[in-house]
Amino acid sequence: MSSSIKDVARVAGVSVATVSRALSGVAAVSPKLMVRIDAAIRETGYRPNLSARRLRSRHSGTIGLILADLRNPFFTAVSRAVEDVAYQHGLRVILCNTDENPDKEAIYLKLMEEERVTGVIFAPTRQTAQTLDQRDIGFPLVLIDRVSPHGQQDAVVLDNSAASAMLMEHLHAQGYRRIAGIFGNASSSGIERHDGFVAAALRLGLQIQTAFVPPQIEAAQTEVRHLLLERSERPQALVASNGLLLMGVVRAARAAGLAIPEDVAVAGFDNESWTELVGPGLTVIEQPLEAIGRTAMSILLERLDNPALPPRKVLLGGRCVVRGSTAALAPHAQADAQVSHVVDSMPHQTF
Amino acid sequence: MSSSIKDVARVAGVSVATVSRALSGVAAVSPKLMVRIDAAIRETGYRPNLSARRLRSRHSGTIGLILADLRNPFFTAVSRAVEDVAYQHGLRVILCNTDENPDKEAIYLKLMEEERVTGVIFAPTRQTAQTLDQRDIGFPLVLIDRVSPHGQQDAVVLDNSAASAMLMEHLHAQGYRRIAGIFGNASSSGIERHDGFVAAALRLGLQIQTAFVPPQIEAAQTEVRHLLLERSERPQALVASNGLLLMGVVRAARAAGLAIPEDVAVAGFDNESWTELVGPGLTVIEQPLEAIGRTAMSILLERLDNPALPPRKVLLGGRCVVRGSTAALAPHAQADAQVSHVVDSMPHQTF
DNA sequence: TTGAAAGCGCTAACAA
DNA sequence: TTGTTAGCGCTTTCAA
Repeated sequence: MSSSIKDVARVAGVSVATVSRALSGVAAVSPKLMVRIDAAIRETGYRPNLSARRLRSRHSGTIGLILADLRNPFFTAVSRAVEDVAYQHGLRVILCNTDENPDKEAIYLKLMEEERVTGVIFAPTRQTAQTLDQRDIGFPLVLIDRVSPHGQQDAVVLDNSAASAMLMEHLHAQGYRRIAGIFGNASSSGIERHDGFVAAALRLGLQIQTAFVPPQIEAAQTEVRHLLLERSERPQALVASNGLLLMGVVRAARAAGLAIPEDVAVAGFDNESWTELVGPGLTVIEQPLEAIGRTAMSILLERLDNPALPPRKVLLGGRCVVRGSTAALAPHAQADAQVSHVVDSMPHQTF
Repeated sequence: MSSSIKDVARVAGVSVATVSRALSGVAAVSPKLMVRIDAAIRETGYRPNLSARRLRSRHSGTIGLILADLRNPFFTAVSRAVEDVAYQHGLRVILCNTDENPDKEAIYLKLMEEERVTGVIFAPTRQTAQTLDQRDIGFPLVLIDRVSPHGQQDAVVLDNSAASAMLMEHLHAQGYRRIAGIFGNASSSGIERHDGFVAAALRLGLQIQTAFVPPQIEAAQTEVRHLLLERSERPQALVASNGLLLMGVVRAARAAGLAIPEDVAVAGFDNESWTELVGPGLTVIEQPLEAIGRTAMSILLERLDNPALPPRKVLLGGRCVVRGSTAALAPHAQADAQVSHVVDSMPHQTF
C-alpha cells in the first residue's frame, strides 16, 4: 500500500489541507511547516494519486493525441512537437495509435471522454472525419493532416494543393509529360493531393493517370506493377502521396527492373531519412512537421481559452526537396513525349 | 457538465449501485431494469468517469510502456504488439517516449507511480538501467531491448551475441577479413552487440576496429567518415548496431564515393523497410519484434500473478537477412586480405 | 496561515 | 435482485 496525503499530514503533524496547499503551491504555507511536510513526504515515500486529484479538481490536465499510424515518421515527429508544447503548459499527453482503423478511432474517442481530457488532437480517417461535423463531442478537437468535409473543426494541414502543384511544376520543368500518381484512399490528405495533382496537370497540359490505394506499401507496389506492365506506354514519372506509398513505388520500379530516373522518375511526399539513400535520392515534398505539431497545440490552447471562436483551418506550406530521382528527362525521351498526344481538357485521361 | 451515474440512476428510477452493477456486468441485474438503465444512459449521454472508477476500485487497469525512441521502427513495432496483448486483457497502455534522455525517464517513472499503473514495460538507457537494481519501484517492471547490469529485473531482449556472431560468420564466409563496427553507446544492447562482435572476430581470426557513438545518424556518419579517410587500410566491411546507425554508415559511404559492396560491404541490425531499397539491399539482423512485445507482456502478466518469481531474462533469436550489400568479396581483394596480417589474440587491434 | 468538513463519481460491503 | 451507505485520496470552501 502506498501512502496517502493523510499519512504525510499525520507524520508532519499538520492537516491534510495544509499538505495539499504545500504540494500545489497555490496558497501560502509557513516555511516551518513546509520543511516538516517535505520531510514527511520523503519519509513516507508519498506519491500523489492522480486519479484522486483529477476527480476532485475536475480537470484532467491531459490532452489526447490520436494518430493514424505511429510507424509513419510524420506522426512521430508531430507527436514530439505536441508533447513538447503540452509539457511546457503542464499538460500530459495520452498518445493513441488507430492504425487507420475506424473501430479503434471510435474506441479512443470514447476513451477520451471517459478520461475527461481537456482537448484532443486527432488525425482521423476519412470515414470518421465525415461523422465529426454532426457529432456531439465532449471536448475541443483539433484535426491534423486530415480535415472534416465541411470544415466545422479546427484543423492544421499541409497546403496540399500547393505542394502537389510544386511537384508537378518541377516534373514539368524537368521535361516529364506522362505522369502517374498513387494516392492514399484512407485520408482527406490523399484526396487533396490528388485534386492538386489533377489541377496542376490540367494547367500544365500533362497527361496523367491516377489511382487510390489503401495506405500500405504492398498496395502501392501492386498498383504500380499493373501500371508499369499493363500499359503500352509507360508513365515517365511516378508520384506517391506519402512516404509509405513512395516505398511501394520504389519497390515496384525495382521489381520491374526499371532504373530511377533513367527508365522512370519518382517523386513523392514526406522527406523521410531513407529517401535520400535510395538510388540517386528521391525528390520529395518536405512537410513542416514541427510547425504542424506546435500549431495544432496553439490552436487547441486558444480554443480552450475561447470556445466561441469560429472553426479555423490553418494551411502550412511545404518545401520541395529536389534529388536525383527526377533528373531532367533525356532529350530523345522528351522528343518522344512531345510527339505523343497531349491533352489539357481531360486530366484523368489514361495513356 | 457531463452526467454521472447518479443522473442515470435517477432517470432509470433505480439506485446508483444497480447502475454500477449493470455497467460492470459482475452481478446480476434483472432484464427489466437493464433495459431502463440502457435507455437512461443513452438519454443522459452518460460516460463513466475513469478517474473515479480507478480511485474507488484501487486498480488502474493500465500499464506503462516507456520507450527510448518512437522514431525507431523497432519500438513502434514492439508497442503495437504490447498494445494488442494489453487490449486483449482489458488493460490500457500509457505510451511514453524518452528520447534516450535519463531526465525524461525519471519523469515518466514518477508519472507511472502517480498513475498507480499495474505494471511497466521499459527500454531504459544504460544510465538509468544501472540504478534500477537498487531502486525501490512501486510496480512490476519488465525491461525490453536493454537489461540491468545485475539481471535483477525481468527482461526480454534479442540474443545479441548470437546475432553478432551470425553477422560475423556471414561476413567471414563472404571473404571479408577487415571489419569495422559502430555501436550505440546509450544502451546495453549496443554493448552486448559489441561484445558478440569482438568475440566472434577473435574466434574467426578477423581484424576489427570498433567505435561507440551516440544513437544518432550524424554521429555514426562522422565516425565512419574518419574511419574511411584517416586509415591507410580501409575496412572491407562496416557493421552498425542498429537501424539509425546503419543509416549513418550508408550516408558516410555515399559521401566518400564508395560503392556498396564493391568498395565496402555493409551490414547491420534491424530489418527496416528501407534497408531493402538501398543500393543492392542491406544485409541485416531481423529482430522478432512481435515476439519481443508479446513476450514482455506475458512476463509482466505472470509477474503480476506471482510476484515471488525470480527475475527472468528471455533471449529471443534473430534472423540474418542476407542481401547484396555483403556480396562475396572479389577474389583479388580476398587474396589481398589474406596477405595482410591476421591476428586472433588481439580482437581490438586497429588495422 | 491553518484546520474541519464536504464532496468529486464511483464501487463494494452489507442489509433487506 | 436491489438499495443504503461508507469511503477511495484529494481539493476547496468556510471558519477560525
